[in-house]
Order: sequence, then C-alpha cells, then structure tokens
Amino acid sequence: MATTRHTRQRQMVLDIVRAAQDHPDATRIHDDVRRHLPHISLGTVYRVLDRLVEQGDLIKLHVPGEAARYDAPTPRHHHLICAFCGGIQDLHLTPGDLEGVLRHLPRGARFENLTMLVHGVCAPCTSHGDPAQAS
Amino acid sequence: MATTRHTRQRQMVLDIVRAAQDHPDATRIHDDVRRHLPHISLGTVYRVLDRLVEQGDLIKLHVPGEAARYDAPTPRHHHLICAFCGGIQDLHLTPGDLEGVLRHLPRGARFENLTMLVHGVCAPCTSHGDPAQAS
DNA sequence: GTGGTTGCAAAGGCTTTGCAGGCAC
DNA sequence: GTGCCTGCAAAGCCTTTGCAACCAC
Repeated sequence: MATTRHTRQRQMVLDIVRAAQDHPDATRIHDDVRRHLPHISLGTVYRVLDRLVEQGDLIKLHVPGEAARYDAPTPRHHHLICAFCGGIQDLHLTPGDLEGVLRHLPRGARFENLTMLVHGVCAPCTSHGDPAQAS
Repeated sequence: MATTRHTRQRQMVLDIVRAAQDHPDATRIHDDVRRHLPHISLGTVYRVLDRLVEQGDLIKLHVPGEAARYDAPTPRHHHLICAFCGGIQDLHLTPGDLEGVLRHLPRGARFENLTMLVHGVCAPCTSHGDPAQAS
C-alpha cells in the first residue's frame, strides 16, 4: 500500500498554499513554488495537490468556468465569489446556519458535505461605484 | 444588437432538457437531440445551451470534476449530489432556509445568487447496503 | 437581402497520465 | 535496495471558436 513520502516538492506546495492570502490555482502555485524549486513541473504540482486534498491537508475549490483553486482547510468554511473582481472571500458559518438547508434533505439521504458558492459583489467593489452588470 | 432567432435546433434543445428527468450534460443532450435532428453538431448544442442559460430559459449546473449539466429553472432550486451513484436530486429550499447563510455575508457585500451543491448519499444508495467510502 | 445560426473541424484551457530516472526510507 | 515520487511530454476531456454555407425574418 502507498505510504506517503515526504519530499521537498510536497512540503513546498503545502507551505505556499498555507501562506497564500488569496486562493491560488495550480498555475499560480506552480509559479510560486518554482521560485524555490525551479525544476518542479506542473504535473507534479497537480499530483501533489491531489494527494494533499485526499489527505485533508488542503481543500479544493471548484469555481465554475475557472481553474480549481486551493485553500488551507478551516472548519465551516465556505466562499463568497465576487461577480465583479473575481475575488474569493471566506464565509464562516456556524452549524445552526445550515440547519435550514439540511432539514430539506430527501428522506433516507445521508449528508456528507456541502459546497456552497455564494455569488455576489464584495464590499470594496460595491463601494467603487456601481459595478456594471456583466453581460 | 443580437436578436434571438427561432430555429429548430434551439427549440429541440430546450424541449429535450425540459423533458429530461435527470440533469443531462451537453453530450447527452446532443445524443438525444440527434435522434430528431441527426445533423446537429456538439458545437451548436453548446452555443444554444449558452444562449438559453443567458436568457434564463435554462440553468447550468457546475459539478466538480464533471461536465456541466443543464436543468429547467425552478425557483429556490438547489441540488444534492450522490457520492455513490453520481445522481443529482433537486432540493427545494424556502427563503427562510438560507437566512442563516446570508446573515454571514461580509458587511457591504451584495448578494446576487447562490450555488449550493450538497454532497451526500441518496436514499436508494443508502439502502443498497453500505456504500463503500471512496478512498 | 441581411445577419444571426449552423456544421464541421480545429484549437483552447485545465488536468491527467505513461515512462524512465531519482530519491526517501 | 525498494518502490513511491518526480520531470517531461503527450494525451485526455470538456468547451470554445473560425469559417463558409444556410435559413429565419
């Protein structure tokens, strides 16, 4: 069975994502890691990220129409995507906040997890004057 | 400016998706439409779907790691994805159900929309014996 | 007749994968 | 030494796009 080996690449990817303030995608992570390990390949970054997500060390964020973005895991952690600047902000929800949602699970269904993307306009963009409607 | 023209292709795609019980992806829609319009191309299906979504006639469902799926629009309509069989069920939520979530929007942020994918195991799969944990 | 729409095929972007060499254990 | 991990490059999948012919209005 596959034991997990500690490599410089794996550690560096983990450090970079943890240190990132925003939620970088694989290409950004690759670029950042390459400043320390110039020969690391994109393929390796994807492989390492997958493994880290699988092991719960990172969270993978699926943004519609864009590349996946990665984040350090924080409990009850969901996301607000700004329709204007594309930025992603964290939303911290309490267990009670989701009660209304879970009440409506079909009878017999088992709850495992919840991916929520709230689409809106973040505060900075709202105050910059009225963001145009994308269209 | 682009007026929308009524074509056989557009009408057929709309009819097929509306009639579908599940939430088909572009390839499935293409296959189904082709039974009536044998020469329609996948590119056209994508173009028509985009336009229909843009105009609010259909909803596009972004499923992590899979092709996008399409659905007729229903108010307060969210989705439960079964981790075992991959099926998608509709979740009907009342406005009050989301209150807990919206309360935590950052100050000044403007709410526009919410995409929620609840991951779990649907009732049929739960009763088929215990679905293995996808490792 | 005009211009949005289609079919076809090629290209695009993100992600995965095969392989041989390398490195952690 | 063993076998997981890496770098490289090619391939995969979903989706978009360029172009000329076509059809709704």
